[in-house]
Amino acid sequence: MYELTGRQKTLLLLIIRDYIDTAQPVGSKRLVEHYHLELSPATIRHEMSSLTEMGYLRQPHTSAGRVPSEEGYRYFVSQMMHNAELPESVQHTISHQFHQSRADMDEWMTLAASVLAHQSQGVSVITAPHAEQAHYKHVELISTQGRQVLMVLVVAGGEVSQQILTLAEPVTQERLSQTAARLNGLLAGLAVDGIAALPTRADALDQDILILIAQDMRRAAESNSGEIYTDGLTNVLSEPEFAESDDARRALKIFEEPSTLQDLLTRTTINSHIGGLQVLIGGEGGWEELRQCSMVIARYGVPGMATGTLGVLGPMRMSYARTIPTVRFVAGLLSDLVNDTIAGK
Amino acid sequence: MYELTGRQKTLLLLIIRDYIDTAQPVGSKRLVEHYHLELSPATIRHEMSSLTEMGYLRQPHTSAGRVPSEEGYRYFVSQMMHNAELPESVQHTISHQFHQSRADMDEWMTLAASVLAHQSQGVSVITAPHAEQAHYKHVELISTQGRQVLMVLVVAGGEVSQQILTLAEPVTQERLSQTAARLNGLLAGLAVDGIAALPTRADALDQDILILIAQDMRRAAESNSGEIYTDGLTNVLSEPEFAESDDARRALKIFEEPSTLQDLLTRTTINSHIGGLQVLIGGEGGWEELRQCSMVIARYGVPGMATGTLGVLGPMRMSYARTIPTVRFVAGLLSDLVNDTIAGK
DNA sequence: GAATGGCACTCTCTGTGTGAGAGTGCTAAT
DNA sequence: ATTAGCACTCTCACACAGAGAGTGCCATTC
Repeated sequence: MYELTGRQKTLLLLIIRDYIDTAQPVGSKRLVEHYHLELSPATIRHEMSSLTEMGYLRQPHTSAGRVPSEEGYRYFVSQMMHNAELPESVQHTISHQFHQSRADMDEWMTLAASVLAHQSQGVSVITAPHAEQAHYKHVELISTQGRQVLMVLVVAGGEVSQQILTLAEPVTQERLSQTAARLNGLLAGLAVDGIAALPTRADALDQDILILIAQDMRRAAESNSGEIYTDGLTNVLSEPEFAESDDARRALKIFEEPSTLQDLLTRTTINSHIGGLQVLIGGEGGWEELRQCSMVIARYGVPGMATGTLGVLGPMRMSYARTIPTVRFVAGLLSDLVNDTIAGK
Repeated sequence: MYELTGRQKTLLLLIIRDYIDTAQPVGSKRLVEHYHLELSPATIRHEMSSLTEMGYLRQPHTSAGRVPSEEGYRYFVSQMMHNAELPESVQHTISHQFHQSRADMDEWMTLAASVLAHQSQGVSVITAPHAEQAHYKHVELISTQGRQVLMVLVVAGGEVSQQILTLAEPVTQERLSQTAARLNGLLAGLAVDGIAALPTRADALDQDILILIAQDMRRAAESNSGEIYTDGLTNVLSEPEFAESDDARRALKIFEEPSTLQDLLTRTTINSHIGGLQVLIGGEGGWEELRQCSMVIARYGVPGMATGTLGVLGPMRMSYARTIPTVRFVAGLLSDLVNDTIAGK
């Protein structure tokens, strides 16, 4: 990273801000007139030339204005990251929405995705909080009709999974309840491995359900995080840089494929800590399809208990000044919610 | 609807098929050469002129080929609707996928959306099956931590809703179980109105939960169908007619807004019966944003018990020959699954 | 030495004009 | 009823010129 003089710094920030606003390459004349600089265009040109040489700016062609390079955005972002806070009024609006909503993880996730997408005008993505090591909490077996049984499995951290089973023969609700009660006593607090290690149960039904529980917990653990919520998919389509090419389509394709998206999120956040914000510019991390895009990603939740990932995808030209504080704020909000849910404060 | 001669009919179908394939206006010469007609271009022109006058074809401009009009598509579709069946091999592949998946409504919906989107190369949408008149089935109260309680509510038809409650003061799991047991006895089989009409319970906890249950059931009934699943949102972006304008974006926007989509689906399917297929061409039904699009919609489920809607959105130029049989087949498949779930076969 | 004014140069964008190509509608002949 | 012929229309692709914006460099000024 090169050293920048104070003036170069100001200039670089101005250029990037202007470009983010207008999506037009910015030239020396425009810069002077628009921002009332006490300098002549020639001087600006000189500085811009230096900035280009250092790699912070690019020229689409010989005689256009300058456009920020990836490096330029990176510099810009590193300036924004620290102090940026969402305006209090916005914070309140968002908090209010959460407190008005139903106290339900699914509802929260949907809401958070919506808020992120709206605030940032980008595509939001959130994975539901997910316990690294799932511990058994509770099972319920509810007879629905004939041999069909609804199994509701709760693991520590509030994750709930449902499944409809078809038994070999009809079983009364009473017998189901007894089985559930026995298993709840037996399995309380155990992890998957602990459940698998248990000796075979005498009662056939108990044993069958036991196996299903273990399967379900293993499956949940393998899908390395919870369900995915997204919103604002169409936002990115209105950006001018995607109007022509089908880059946008390819980028959105990634967001349509849950497994790919999972992969993207886990791979990039594997080492990041809660509250730490990551900004991937220009598809850093080897995602060819996202070369024109940037992502702002954060982890949220309670370390060691239940964590998830949230992020916003936008064009490289996105408004970092709005997106970064929003992501940070929503991550904090969700962390609090997860914490409350776990701790039962 | 005008009477068409046999030749006009053949010609119209050929033109529409060709246009669906190529997205290019089709002219008389191309038609003759490509389909080895034993007629001269001039004759074809004559017939095309008639078809245009009758309103089945349009000319983008004076000297382009012909393009099907909405009326033309309608005619075409009315020809396809009856006999069209999905190839056996495809039917098997799809059935196989369903039988391999987990027996879980959520899983089925996701899978169905995926299958529809892939087969039709359009945007698929499915609403989860939803009971017209919800009847209480079962409630479970599970203490998670401190004052936080997870409430799982099951209504007839297999719909399940979860909710996290925060009580005024901590309550033991035992007391929760007793409350749940009492309510299960009291409310079994009741509809929302019946629950609301009950006298106030002596036990404060019982009463609180009772009110929450009624609220939840009412809310579920009001949102006039279940959760929405979609897939293939990006498919429509690759269609040439949407490459330039932002019509595609506006159409997709509708699909991003669950409430709008709900509205669209319920309004158009309100009078249709199970198995009945509806094809809306050119945004019939007053949806300005979908003027360039068509939808193939069907209801599925068990009438009077639990029904849902599924459909595919595509450009007006979509391959009806593939989409219509697919929608019909998947609707049948889902109806069977819903039926099995309810009947506990 | 930093800042500036002047100037030649480069590149895109826009409008215009032209010719090729495709398709049509009409009319007269078969 | 069908067809061949023909004039007409409209789009599309391409080339070309001029305007406009921006640059880089150099000589000059403070």
